[in-house]
Amino acid sequence: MTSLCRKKDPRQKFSPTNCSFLRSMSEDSPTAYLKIPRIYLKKCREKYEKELSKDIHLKLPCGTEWKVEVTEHKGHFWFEKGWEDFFKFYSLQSNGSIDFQYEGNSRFKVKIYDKSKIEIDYPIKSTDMQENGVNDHSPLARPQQPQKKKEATSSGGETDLSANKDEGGKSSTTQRSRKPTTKVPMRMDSSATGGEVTAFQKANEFKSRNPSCFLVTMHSSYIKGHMLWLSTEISKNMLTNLSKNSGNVSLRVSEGSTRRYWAVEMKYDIERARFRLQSGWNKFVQGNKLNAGDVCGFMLIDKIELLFEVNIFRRTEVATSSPGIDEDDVDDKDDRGLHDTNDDYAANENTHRSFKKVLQKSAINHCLWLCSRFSQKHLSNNPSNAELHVPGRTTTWHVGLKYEVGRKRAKFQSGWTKFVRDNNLKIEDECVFVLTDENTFSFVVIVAAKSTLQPDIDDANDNIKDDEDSKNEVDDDTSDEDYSDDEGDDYGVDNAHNDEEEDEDEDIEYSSPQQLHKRKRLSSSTKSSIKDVGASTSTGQFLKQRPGVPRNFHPITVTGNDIALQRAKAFKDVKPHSDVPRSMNPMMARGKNKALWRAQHFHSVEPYFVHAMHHRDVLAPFLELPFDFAKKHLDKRPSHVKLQGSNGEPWSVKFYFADELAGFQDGWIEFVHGLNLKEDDVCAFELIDDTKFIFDVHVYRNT
DNA sequence: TGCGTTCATGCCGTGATGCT
DNA sequence: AGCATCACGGCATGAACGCA
Repeated sequence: MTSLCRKKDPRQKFSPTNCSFLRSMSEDSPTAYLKIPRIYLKKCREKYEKELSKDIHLKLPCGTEWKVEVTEHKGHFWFEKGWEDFFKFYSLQSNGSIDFQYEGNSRFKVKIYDKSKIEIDYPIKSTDMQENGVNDHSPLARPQQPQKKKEATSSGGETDLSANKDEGGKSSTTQRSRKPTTKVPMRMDSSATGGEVTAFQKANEFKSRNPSCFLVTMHSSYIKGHMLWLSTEISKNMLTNLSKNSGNVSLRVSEGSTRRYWAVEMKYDIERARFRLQSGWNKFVQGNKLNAGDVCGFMLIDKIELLFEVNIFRRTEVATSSPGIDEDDVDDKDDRGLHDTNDDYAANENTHRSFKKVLQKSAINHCLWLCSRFSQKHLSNNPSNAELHVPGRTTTWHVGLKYEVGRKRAKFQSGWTKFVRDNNLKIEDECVFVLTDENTFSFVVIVAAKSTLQPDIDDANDNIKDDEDSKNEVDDDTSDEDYSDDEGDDYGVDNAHNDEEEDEDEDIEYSSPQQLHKRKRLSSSTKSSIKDVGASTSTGQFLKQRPGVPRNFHPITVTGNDIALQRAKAFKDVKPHSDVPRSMNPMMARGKNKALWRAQHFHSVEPYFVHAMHHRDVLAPFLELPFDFAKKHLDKRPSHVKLQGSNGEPWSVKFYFADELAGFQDGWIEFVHGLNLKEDDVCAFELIDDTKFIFDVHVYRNT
C-alpha cells in the first residue's frame, strides 16, 4: 500500500542523510545469511564513496556490537559469517524487522523491532557466555558494555541461543544465596500417577538439589488456558524476592548447548495475593510441548531482570522429546506411517487436466484465481468445494471453490490460505493442479519453489544455470543495478527470498519515475512470460526445490524429501542383484503386482533402478527418482535425459536435481502417454549411456 | 484476463473478572 | 485454587471493484 503510493508518487524526493534499509523477518527467514539490497549498497557507495569492507559491524542501541562477515557473489552482498549468531540471539525469526542505518566505515546502526513494530528490549549476552567463550567459533564481538536489560523480550517469542551449558553452577550459587521459596504444591502429590510420579520424583530430586526453586505441576487448565496461577505461598515468597511485582519475566529453558528464552508477562493479583503468568505463557507451553502432568521447576536466576531457569520434567517418556520439534512435522510423520498414501487420490486415471499457477502476493494472502480456460472447461457447473492433496502428505485440504459466472473464472477461497500456510507456500512458488476427480473436484497439487537461494555458492551457480536454461527471457536484464533485486537475476540466487524481495521492492525508493516505469515494464514482462498451462502437460520448469532453505522450512519439501530419503534408504539397503527390485517405492507394497514380479528378474551390468508406477507417477508431470541413484549416476546434473522405450524411440525429458531430490519433469508425462504407462506398471530405467544420459526403459505391464 | 486492493463481517485468541 | 464466562481486539475471510 505504502509502496504503491510511493511508486506512483511523482513528487521530488528528499534523500535522508543516512542510508537505511529495513528488512522484515519471518519465521522461515533463512538464519544463515541476509542479502543486502544492491540499490542500497549503491546509495551507500554514492554517499560514502567507499566499498564495504569484508567485516562489518552491527551496532545496537544497547551498545553491543557484532562483527559480521560480508561475502560477495556476482555483485550481490550477503551478511554471512556471524549473521546466524546475531539472528538467533535476537530471535529475528519472530516476524520482526531490522532497521540498518549505515554510518560509514562499514558500520551499521541496527534497530530491531518486534512484529508489532515496537523496538525490542535488547537481550544482553550474559557474562558467563562471554567468559566461557560462547560463540568463539564466530566472529562475534563482545558486547562493549553490559547493560541492565532483560534477557529476552521479543514479543513473547522464543529465542534460540547456542551457549555452553555451564550456567548450572553459577545459577545454583545464585540460588543458594537466597532463601528457599516454597513447598511443593499439595496437588502434585495427590494427582501424581504413573509417569507423573516419575516426573514428580525427578522434579523433587531436582528441588532437593536446588532448594530455592519452586515446582509447578502442569494441569490441563495451565495447558489449555492462557495463564499460570502461582500458589499463594509461592507468590508470597516471590513477592519478597522480586524487585517488582509485575512486568515481563524471562523463562529460560536449557537443553544441551541450546538455550531458549520466552518472555512472559507476570502480574500480581493483589486481591488474591497471587502471581499469574499470562501473556506469553501460552507460547511457552506450546514451545516446550508441555502436557498435563509435566512438572516445571522454576529457578529464579536474576531477581532484578526477572529471569527464571525452567527445568521441565516430563510426565511420560514420549513427552520428553526435545522441545522445539515442530508439531506439524511430528503429525506428518505419524500420518505417513499410519496411512497408505494411495488413499489420497481419487481413482480416475484417464483424467489428466492440469493447470499451473505461479503464486502471487494475492494468492498468498487471499485467494487463488484458477486458470480461466480450465475453469470454463471443468468448473462451469459451479462446484462450491474442492479437495487439495499434496503428494506425500495424507492431509486433505478442503477449500471453497467460487465460480464467477460473469467472468467465467473460479477461485479457491475459504481454506485456501490454510493450505498456503500449511504448506508454507511463498510468492513465486509454483503449483501444478491436477484434477483427479471431477465429481469431488479433487486436485493433486504439486508444489515447488521457483528456484532457490543458496548459501552454497557452487550450488547457486548450478541453479543459476538451470534457471537460465528455461527462463532466458526473465534473466536478460541483470545489468541494470537500479532494479536488479527483482525477478531478474535473482531467480537463480535469491528466490527463497522472493517474498522478501517483494518486500524489498516495496522498500526501494525510486529516484525517478523513469526508473519506476522501467522496473514495472520488466516486472510485467516477467509475469507475462509465465503462463498458465491449462489442460496441457507442458508445465514448464516447475519442480525445483529450495536447496538453500532448511528443509524444515518447507513442509512439502520435508515430505517429499522424506519420501525420497525413504526410497533412497530402501534402495541402498537392498543388495545388488537381489530378488527385490531396487526401487523400494513404498507404494509398491500393495500386492497384486504381477509386473513387479516380472521386473524382479531384470538385471543389468549398467546402472539401473526399478520403479513401480504409482497413480501420481502416471498422472503428474514429474517422476521422483531414487536420490542415491541420481546422486551417483546423474551427478553431472544434465539438463535433459533421454528415455528410450522398447521401440527405441527416444523421449527427451527434463531432469532436475536439487537438494536431496531429483527427478524427471518436462516431457515425463508425454513419455507416460507415449508408452501408455499405467498405474502398477513397473519400469526398469537402465542407464546405458552415462555421458549422453540415455536410459533404456524396460516396461513390465501389470496386465 | 490476471492480479491487487479495499472493506464489511465473523471468528477466535487473549486477558480480565466472576463464580464455585 | 480452579474453572467459567465475557469483552475486546486482531485477524482471516469473502465479496466487490479497480487497474493494467
